[in-house]
Amino acid sequence: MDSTAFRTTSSLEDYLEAIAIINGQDTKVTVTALSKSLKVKKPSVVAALKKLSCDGLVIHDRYSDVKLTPAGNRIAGEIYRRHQALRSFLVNILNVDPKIAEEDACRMEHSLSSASLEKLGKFLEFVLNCPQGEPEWLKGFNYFFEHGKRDERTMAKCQRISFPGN
Amino acid sequence: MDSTAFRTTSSLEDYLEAIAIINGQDTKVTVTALSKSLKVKKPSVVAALKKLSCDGLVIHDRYSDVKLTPAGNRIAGEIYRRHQALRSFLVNILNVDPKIAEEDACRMEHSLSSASLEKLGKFLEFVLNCPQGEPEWLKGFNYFFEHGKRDERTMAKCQRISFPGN
DNA sequence: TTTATTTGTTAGATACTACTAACTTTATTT
DNA sequence: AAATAAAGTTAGTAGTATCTAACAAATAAA
Repeated sequence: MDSTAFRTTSSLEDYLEAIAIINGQDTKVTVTALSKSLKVKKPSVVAALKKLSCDGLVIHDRYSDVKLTPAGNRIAGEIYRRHQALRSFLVNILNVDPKIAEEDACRMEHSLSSASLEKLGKFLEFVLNCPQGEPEWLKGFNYFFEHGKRDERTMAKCQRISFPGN
Repeated sequence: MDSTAFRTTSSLEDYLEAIAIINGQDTKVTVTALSKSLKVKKPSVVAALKKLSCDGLVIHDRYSDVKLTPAGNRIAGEIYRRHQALRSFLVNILNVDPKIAEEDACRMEHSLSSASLEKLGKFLEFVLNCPQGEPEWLKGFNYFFEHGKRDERTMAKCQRISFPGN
């Protein structure tokens, strides 16, 4: 059992992530900055910070700026990694429009389990850091999506390696 | 603009999906069945059905069983397709434990855009319906995940086809 | 330093979702 | 048909998350 398990909600996770991102830009994390970043009104930010503060995930004294605790930072990092992995998959593998991919990632980042994230991360590493560059099959997929049928040339090559080697 | 756009929530989408699934099993869609299926109490079901009924997504007369309207059925189908695509990706591509994949799909199904779903569906079709069976690279990924490094044999073959053909 | 502006906060309202407890209707037994 | 059980409903409560309006504190300008 994880001794530092906080049951955060999607909403609170969004706040933690936003705090980490703003902080990463060497900008002071203020209520106003969070309000703009998350497109919510300032009283909503204050209410969220109160909860996060009670849960020991942020430090926030009245009228001063916000800091993540180590626990809060850990959660924020996890959410951010989910976000990046999902966005990367959508953009770099599926070739989804970056704007849509970003929006989808923002919503899905709250739903991906650690187990799946780990696999997805490895998958992206395997495909995108391929020593031979963009794998042939990924080009084949883009052809397939564009033309609605498989590329004969790629298929022939695929076949060539699929059988003799086994 | 979509003339039949209902802003449903995750929760209401879950109800629509469950109705479609129960209906697909040729079982009467009752409050009790939905209550069991979604693991919520019956008053919650009644409240949800009232909203869906007001939005014209289900037909539900007091004390009788539930039916999807065409509009409701369309939304339910969309959610179900998202669910299946996500689950299939997690299980068949990433090799995530089926139980975890199912849970993740249940949550993520509310967050995937139509654009991404279309791409994901095509991707799965491309990979899983490959005429040559499970693609070599997918085996390569599983090796990579298990051993933490790429399979030399697969890489050599990959290299062989990546360059001469281009 | 007084004034004005920005920033942060509180209080109160609304919407969503689920719950329990109590009640009504329908279906099943006896 | 009366009694019992099951299914469905209503009313009222609670937690989450958001909003507006009004107010307080801190900062910047005059």
